[in-house]
Amino acid sequence: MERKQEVSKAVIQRLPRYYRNICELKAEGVQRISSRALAERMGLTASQIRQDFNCFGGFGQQGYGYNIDKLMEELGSILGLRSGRTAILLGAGNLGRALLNNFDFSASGFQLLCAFDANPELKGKEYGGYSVRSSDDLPSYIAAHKPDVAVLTIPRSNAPDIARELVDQGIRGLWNFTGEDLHLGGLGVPVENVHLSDSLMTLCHLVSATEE
Amino acid sequence: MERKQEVSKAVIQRLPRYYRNICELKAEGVQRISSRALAERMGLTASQIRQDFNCFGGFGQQGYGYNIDKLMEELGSILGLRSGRTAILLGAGNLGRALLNNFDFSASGFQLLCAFDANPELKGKEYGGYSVRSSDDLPSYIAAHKPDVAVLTIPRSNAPDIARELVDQGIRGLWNFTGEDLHLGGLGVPVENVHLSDSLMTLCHLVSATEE
DNA sequence: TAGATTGTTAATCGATTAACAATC
DNA sequence: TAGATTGTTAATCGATTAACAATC
Repeated sequence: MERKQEVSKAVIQRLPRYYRNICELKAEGVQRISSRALAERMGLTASQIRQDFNCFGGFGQQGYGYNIDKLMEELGSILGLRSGRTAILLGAGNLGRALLNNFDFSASGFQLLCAFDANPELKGKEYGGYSVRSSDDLPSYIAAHKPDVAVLTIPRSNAPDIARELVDQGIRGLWNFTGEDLHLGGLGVPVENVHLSDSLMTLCHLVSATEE
Repeated sequence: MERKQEVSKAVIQRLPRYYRNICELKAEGVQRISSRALAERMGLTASQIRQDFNCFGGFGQQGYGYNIDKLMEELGSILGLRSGRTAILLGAGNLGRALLNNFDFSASGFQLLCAFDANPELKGKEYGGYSVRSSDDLPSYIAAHKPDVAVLTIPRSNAPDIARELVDQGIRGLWNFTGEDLHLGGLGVPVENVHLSDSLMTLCHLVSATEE
C-alpha cells in the first residue's frame, strides 16, 4: 500500500464521496461495479475513477470491475476509518446537542467518548447516549484518555485560545464549527473548518444564476 | 457587470471565503487592502486574487489596492446576497432547531420565514424566533409566500419525494442536510448537498496522514 | 476463446503563477 | 514625480480525459 508519489488534494477530497457511494451500493445489495457504471452514478468519468483508485495501487480486476466489499475495505483503510480513533465534543449547546443526538460518528471513523460544557447545569446530562462533563475536568480527561480529535461547537470568540490549549494537551485534529478559521497545520494538527454559511452563500449565488 | 466568459467553478467556490474575510476585515476597522496582504491572510497568492476579482470586472485601483466597503458591496452583489431571497425550513428536529436557534440566515442572503414539521406536538412552537407550522399547510404556504429555497432537515428516506414536490410547487433551490445526494440541476434547481460526514472522514484521513 | 474492463501512458484541458506594462 | 499596486497577458503547472495494450 506504499504510495508512489504524493496523492493530490483533489483525489483526497473525492475519497469520502467514493466511500459513501460504495456503502450505498453495498446496502442495495450490489456486489461489483465497473468504473463506467460508478462514473454514471456519481457524475464523473470512468477514466477519472480509475486514475483516482490507481493512486493507491489499483484494486480492480480486468474484465470484471471492482468488488464492492474489497473497495469498501480499501477505501475505508485509506481514509483511516479502521484505525479506532476517538473524539470528544466541546460545547453542548444547540449545535453540539444536535450532533450528539443525530450524528453517526462511528461511520466517519471515530468513537465519540463524551462531551464537555462550561455550563454547570448541563453537567451529568446525557444526549444521544453521551454524557456531558464539566470543562474543569477537560485537561485531566484528555491526559487520561488521550482522544485523537476534538469537535469544537463552542462560541467563536473562545476558539483560538481553546484550540491552542487542546493542541498543547495532545489533541491531534480539530473538527471546527466555530466559524473562526483555524490553521494549525504548522503544528502538524489538521483542522476541518466547517462553514455552513459558505455553502448557503453558494446556493444563493446559484439561485441567482438561474435567473439570467 | 457583464461577464466576459463563464466564470469557473473554482472561482465561484472561493467567493464566500473572500466575502467572509472581507467582512472580518471591515469589522476590524480596515478600510483598504492590497491583493498581497489579502493573499497572506487567506493563504492564497496575490496573483490568484487579482485573477479572481477580474473575472467580474476588477474593482481595485492601481497604487492603492482594494477598498473594503466597495469589495464587500461587489462580492455581496455577485453572490446575490442583496436580492432579498426567502427561505423555509422543513423538519424541526435536532438539527433543524439548531439552525433555527443559532444560524444567521440573513448573513448568507436569506430571510428565513418559518419552519414546518409533521409532528403535531411542535405546531405553534417557536425556535430562534421562528414559528413551526404543520406540514399540512406547506403547499398553501408556498403558494402564498413563494419562498425561494427550502432547507431540508427532514429524515433521509423522505428526501427524494419531498424534493420533487417542492420543485413542483415552485421552490428554486435546496439546502440539503438529509444525507441523500439530490441532483435537480436538470430541472434548473440548484442543490447544496451538505455532507458533514465527508468533512469528518477527511479529518480522519488527515490525522492518519500525520503519523507517517 | 471472446468479451469486458482494468491499469497506465499520452494528449488535452483548465487553473494557477509569474511577469510587467498601465496607471493611480 | 516616484512608489505602489492593479489589470492582463504569457508561462507553468496540475488535473482530467482519451486511448489502448494488458489481462482477467
